[in-house]
Amino acid sequence: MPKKKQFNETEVLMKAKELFSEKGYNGTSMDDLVQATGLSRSSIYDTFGDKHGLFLKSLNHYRGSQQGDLEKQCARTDSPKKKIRYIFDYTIKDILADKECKGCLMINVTMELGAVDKEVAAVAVSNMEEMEQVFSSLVKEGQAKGEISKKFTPKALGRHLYSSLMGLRVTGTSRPDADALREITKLALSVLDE
Amino acid sequence: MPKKKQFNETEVLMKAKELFSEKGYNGTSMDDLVQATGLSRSSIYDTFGDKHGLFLKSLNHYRGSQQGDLEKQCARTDSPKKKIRYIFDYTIKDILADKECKGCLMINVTMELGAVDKEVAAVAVSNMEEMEQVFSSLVKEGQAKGEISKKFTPKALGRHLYSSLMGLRVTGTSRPDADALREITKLALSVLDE
DNA sequence: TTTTATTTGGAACATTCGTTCCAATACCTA
DNA sequence: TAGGTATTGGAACGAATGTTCCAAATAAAA
Repeated sequence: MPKKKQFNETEVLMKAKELFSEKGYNGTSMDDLVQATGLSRSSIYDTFGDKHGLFLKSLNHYRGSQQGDLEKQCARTDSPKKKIRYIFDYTIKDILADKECKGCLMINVTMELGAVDKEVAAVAVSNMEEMEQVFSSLVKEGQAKGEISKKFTPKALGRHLYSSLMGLRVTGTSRPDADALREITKLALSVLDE
Repeated sequence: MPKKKQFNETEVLMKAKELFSEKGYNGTSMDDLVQATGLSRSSIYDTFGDKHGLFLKSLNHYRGSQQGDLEKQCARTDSPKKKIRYIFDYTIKDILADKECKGCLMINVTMELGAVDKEVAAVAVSNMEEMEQVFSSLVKEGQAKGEISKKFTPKALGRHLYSSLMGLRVTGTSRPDADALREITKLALSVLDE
C-alpha cells in the first residue's frame, strides 16, 4: 500500500558527505542539502530525523566506505607490509583525486566539532582505535613473516602508522603535491625496514 | 583628543582564538564573541571590521605566538636534533594542557574552511611551508654536525617532520594520551638516527 | 572647564537558520 | 480500477545569524 521512497538513501548520504566535507557541518545549510540532493525538506526530515541525524548517518556511511576501500587494497596482496604500503598509496590517490581539496570528512569534522559534539568525538576515537588495530595486526603478521623489523612493537607501529596517515591527509589537503606526499610516505614507512 | 581604547587588542584576539578553536569558525557567533570578550559589538566592528576580519587577525596572532613558543624551545639547546625533539615535546605538553580538547586553531580551521575560504587556505600553506623550512634547516645543521643520519635529504625530513607533527596533533586531540603521543614521537623521530 | 574626537552600549535591521506543518500527490494492494 | 497509506512540495514559523546605526558616555586637548 505505501508509496516507495523515490530516492536512494545511500546516494543521498554520499551527496551529503560531499557537502559536509567541503563546507563543514555548520557551514552546510539545510537549503544546501535540499538543493544538492534534489529532495524536499519533508523527505529529509522524515528519513533522517534532523540535520544532525543526517550528518551522523553520512559520517558513519563514509567510515564504512573507507573501510571497504581499505579492505580492497589489502586484498591485492598477501604481504602484510605491502598491504600497509597499498593503504598509503591509495590514500595519496584519494587526496589527489579530490580536486576541490575538500579533505577527509572524518578528520574535518573531528577538528571542527570534536570539542563540542560528543557523538562525533566518540566516532573519531572509535575509528582511530579500529585503524590502529588494523595496522598493528598487519605489523604483527609482517614481523612474524620477517618482512617487518622487530625494532618496535606492533602497538607502537600501529599508532605511528595511523598518526602518519592523518598527517599525510592534513598535509595533502593543504598542498596536494604528489611528490611531497610520496616522500612523506616513504619516510613514515621506513621504520618498518631493516 | 581621542578617547583611548578601553581594552587590550591582544587579549581579545586570544579570547577569540579560544572560542574559534573550541566551536569552529561557523560555530562561533558574534554573540559568543561579545560575551567572551566583554566588549560590545560596536567596538568589535570598529576595531576588526567584521567577524571574518577578527577571525583572521586571531588566526595570525595565534600563528605568531606558536612561532614564539617554537623559538623558545629551540633556544634551550644548541643541538639541532634536540631542538627538533623539544618542539615535539612541547607540542605534546600543549595538547595535554588543552583540557577541553579544543585542538590547534590552525589545523581546525584548515580542515573546516580550507576548501571554501581561500584566505585561510593561503595562511595554512604559508604556515606549512615555513614550518617545513624550519625543520629542514635544523636537519641540515644536524647532518653537518653528524647528529642526524644523512639517509634522507633535509627537504624530505622537513616535510616528514611537519606532517608527523600534524598527525600528532590530530591524534592527540581525539585521544590525549601521554604515553601514546610519546610513542608516536619516538617513531617519528627515529628516522633521524643511525 | 570647555571642546572635540572617539568609543561605547544597546536597539534595530534584514537575512538566514533549522524545523514544522498540511494539503496534494503518487504508489502499492486488493 | 478503486482505496488507503506514505511520500512529497512548498509555505510558514520563530529563533538566531551578522551587521548597521545612533545617541550617550568618556577621555584627552585647549
